[in-house]
Amino acid sequence: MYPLMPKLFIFTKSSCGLFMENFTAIREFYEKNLNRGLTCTEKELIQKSFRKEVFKKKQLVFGSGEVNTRHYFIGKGLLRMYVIDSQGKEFNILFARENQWIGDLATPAETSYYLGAVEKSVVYSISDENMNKLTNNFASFVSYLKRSYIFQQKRLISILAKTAEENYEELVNEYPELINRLPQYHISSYLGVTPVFLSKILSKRARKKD
Amino acid sequence: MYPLMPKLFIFTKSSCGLFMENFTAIREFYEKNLNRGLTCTEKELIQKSFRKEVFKKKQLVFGSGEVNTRHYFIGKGLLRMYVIDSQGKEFNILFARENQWIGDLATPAETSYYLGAVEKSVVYSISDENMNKLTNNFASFVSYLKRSYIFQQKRLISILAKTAEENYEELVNEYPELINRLPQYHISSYLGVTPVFLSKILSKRARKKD
DNA sequence: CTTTTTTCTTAAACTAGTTTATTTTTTTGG
DNA sequence: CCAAAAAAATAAACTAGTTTAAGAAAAAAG
Repeated sequence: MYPLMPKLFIFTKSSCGLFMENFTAIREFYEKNLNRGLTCTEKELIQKSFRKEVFKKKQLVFGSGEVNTRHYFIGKGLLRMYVIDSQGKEFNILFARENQWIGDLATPAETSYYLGAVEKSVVYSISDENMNKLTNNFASFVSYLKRSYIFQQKRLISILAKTAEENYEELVNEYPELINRLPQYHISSYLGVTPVFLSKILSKRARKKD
Repeated sequence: MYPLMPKLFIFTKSSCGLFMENFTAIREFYEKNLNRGLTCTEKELIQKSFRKEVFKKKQLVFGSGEVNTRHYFIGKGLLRMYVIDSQGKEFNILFARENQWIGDLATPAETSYYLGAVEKSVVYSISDENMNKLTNNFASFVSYLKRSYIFQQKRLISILAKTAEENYEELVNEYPELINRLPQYHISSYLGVTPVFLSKILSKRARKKD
């Protein structure tokens, strides 16, 4: 006797009259967030959009430089999102485990993150395009939130991975006019250092420019 | 001759046949994000929901402990969101200026943030309830994004304001099982310190427990 | 169950950033 | 324009965290 389907997939008859892969966890995530049951159309969309994938321990899901990375809903296991700085040092930005999402919200832009499995993991992945279809109605505020999140994450990475001096240079380059609008002690607090140390950085900087 | 309206407000006749305060910047924000013009209903909703407020330099908009803080769209000026640690030290979490939003996305829960004006600022504020009405269709993914954002922000605050030792204790208390599932070098990278220093922290911790 | 590889610990010399205190410069309000 | 207050600079002694390197312990693989 031949198996009709690969063992990996468990098929159940849905109330919508279609056979579907066992995406229970994902359906529950959406139902919980929407605070209502899903329509047949929505269930179908989930079925069509998600792809089940298995990653073994230490396996890379995606790496810096890739475009169009996917979003991952974790069925089982533990993943980490991290960056690697110029000296090859890794900094973990986020861990995610069962029933949590992970991925680069900035996709489909070129990602600067690495996503890797800490343990052997079973995930359900979806393209950003399909993710948007599933949340099509929510476009306006979502895009604002995404930008806020991405901004905050970049800031966290800077604090983790860079010296105060580097972070100051970055701030000057990206937001030159903010420097003049903010008293120095607000900037130092933003950089996570004391006003005294920022002053040191600045006098060093001034000396360099001669 | 008496002025009919306080100088502060500029009223214009809208295409919807109602007089409204000059919320141009906000309308433009929504139109840009929605990528379409606003309906009369939406314009009316904006008119009803937003409140114009002026804060002078260094004035506090809201403080830690308040519930039901509002969201602020900045017409003119510069605000900062910050926390104050147990030693009274301030840490800036976010700056926002013209045409940007700022506020505690965790509202209406009790906030742990302070929001203050760096410069004299003109803002348009909206309650979280009305904010949700305006983005009612976007509820599902929004709530996920909000949680992600709040999580990330807490993490940033911890890194800025606390020592690695304190951050480790926090991690143990909040996510005890993660500690066993993660190799120590991933934890150290998450905390922003070297594996060597985490090991030091742990041996000190072990000695203490005797 | 033994070998190999990975992870953790310890030590010692070093650097980034802090603390406290004093002085100088800049900004603000009358 | 002047006095007072706020912000920035400087110095010096200190602490949190890094680096490099070597050995010990634990985990994975045959």
